[in-house]
Formats: sequence, structure tokens, C-alpha cells
Amino acid sequence: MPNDTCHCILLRKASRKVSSYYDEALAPLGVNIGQFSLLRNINRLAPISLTDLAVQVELDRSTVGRNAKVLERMGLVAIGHGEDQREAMLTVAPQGHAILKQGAPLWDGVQDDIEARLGAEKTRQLQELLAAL
Amino acid sequence: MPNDTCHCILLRKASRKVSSYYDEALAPLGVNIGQFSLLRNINRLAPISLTDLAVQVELDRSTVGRNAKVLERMGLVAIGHGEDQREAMLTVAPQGHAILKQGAPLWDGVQDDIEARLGAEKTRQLQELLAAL
DNA sequence: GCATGGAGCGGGTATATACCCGCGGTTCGA
DNA sequence: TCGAACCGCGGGTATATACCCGCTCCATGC
Repeated sequence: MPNDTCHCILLRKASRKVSSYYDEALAPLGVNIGQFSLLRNINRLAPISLTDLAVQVELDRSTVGRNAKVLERMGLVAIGHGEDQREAMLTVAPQGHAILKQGAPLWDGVQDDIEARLGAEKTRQLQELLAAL
Repeated sequence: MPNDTCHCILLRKASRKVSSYYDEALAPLGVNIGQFSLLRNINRLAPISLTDLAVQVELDRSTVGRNAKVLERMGLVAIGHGEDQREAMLTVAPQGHAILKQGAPLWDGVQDDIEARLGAEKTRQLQELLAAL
């Protein structure tokens, strides 16, 4: 069984490659696709706790916590406290809103490029397959 | 544009999830899918230098070097020197061959599960799409 | 009102991954 | 033959990611 048919390895390769497309497009803003996506989610759900955000984005809580801390250092996200003193409530800082606004067209560009390259039918297939895995 | 249509994020999610399937299956052997796949490649191409291996698996050389070092610590891979004193030549150690043998059916199991779940046609589509990205 | 169990987080540890820099070995031209 | 260009690697740094442990805070039963 040739190694280059391993679904996992192919997925990881594709994931790295496609991530780099988005990363390059967003590079002028100083954020990568993971950070931009997390920022979008925080914006969509704010104010939200680390635990809830982790559930939403399907990542480990500690991962989201560390990633959020990077965004905080960048001044894009504010980490405050909810009524429950244990909860770290996340909101998007003004600078973060600017990044969201500037990044949207860049993100759209990559997204459109990919869909143009694949075509509508295969784009649909891709979304369906990835969801089915 | 809803965030959950981002091709990149969907790919990354799928990649993490599918990786965990293989990781769980290989867990009894103490290796993850990345390590198992790298071991297979080293076995297929041995003896091979870090640089050449990195090209083959489409990863950064330093990444391959660090991953190989982990395999060496585990006693699965031997890192020697070629004629060129600069080259680190990789070969599979006896213990590594044992892992390859024991891991093969476990890997096959996950691979078959996925293909059974998707069906032949969609499996083909997936391979095609991932290669096209 | 207090003890106990549970929830939310931070941080430790480990791998995965990439980029960059510096060291040392090779090679080739002058 | 000897220096310059070049190549292969290791290691530093940074993010991504997960699991586990321990701390703190909260809520509930007694």
C-alpha cells in the first residue's frame, strides 16, 4: 500500500499548503489564517469564555487560551472577566476590528481563487467530503 | 461570509480529526501517524539524507530533522553519516522494522474504515480534490 | 456557614511545523 | 593549493496543538 494514498497524510499536506495560501494573503496584516479565523469567531460570539469558544472552534481549551493570548499581545483581543471570576471573557479590541475589516477582502480573494480553481461542483464536493470525515 | 465555509479551517479541522483516528489506532505501538508515516518513508527510501527526505515528504528540512530525532530517541531509526561528512543518512533500526510490521494492519484498518464510510467514489473524489488544492 | 465536589483556567510538557542564522564540510576556480 | 562559494545541518524562535495537573472560584448539601 503506497504511502501516498494515506488519507491522513494527504489531508495534512493539503492543510499545510492551503494554510500557506491564506497566510501569504494575510501577511501584510501580521496575522495568519488561524489567528484571523479565531478573531472572526470571537467577534461573532463575543463576549465568550475560553471554554465556550474552544467548543465552537473544536479545539482544545488550552490551545484556544494560548492562541487568544497571542492575539491579546497583538492588541487585537481583550481578555476580561465575566461575573464568574473564573471565566476569561473574550472581546475584540478596536485594533482587532480594523484587522477584521482589512482582512475580509484578502480572505475573500483566496477563497475565490480556490473556488475558481476547483469549480463550483468540486468546491461543493470538497465541503461535503471534509464534513463527512 | 460565514466562517464555517473557510476551506482552510475546514481542512485543518478534518486534518486534526482524521489524524486522531490514525493516532488512536497506532497508540498501542507508541507512535503517532506522523511518526509512522515518516518511518515508512525512511524505510522506502533508506538510506536517505535529511534534505532529500524533506523534499520527498514535502516538509521543512528542520522539521524532518527534529521528527527524525524523536524516532532516533525511540530506537526506531538510526542516524549515521554518508560519505559526505555533512550528510545525516537515515535508516530504519530493527525495532523500527518491528513497528512497521505491527503497524501495517492497524493502519490498514483505519484506511479501510474511512473508505468504507465514504464509499469508493467519494474516496476517489477526496484523493483527487486534495491533490488539486 | 462550612465543607466538598465540580467548573474554568494557567502552565508544564511534548510533538508538529516553519523560517532564519551560523557552523562546518565540500568543491571549484584562480 | 588555497580561498570563496556553496551545501547540509543543528539550533533558536514562534505558533499550533493536545493532554494532564494543580489552583482558584463557585454552588450545593448539610
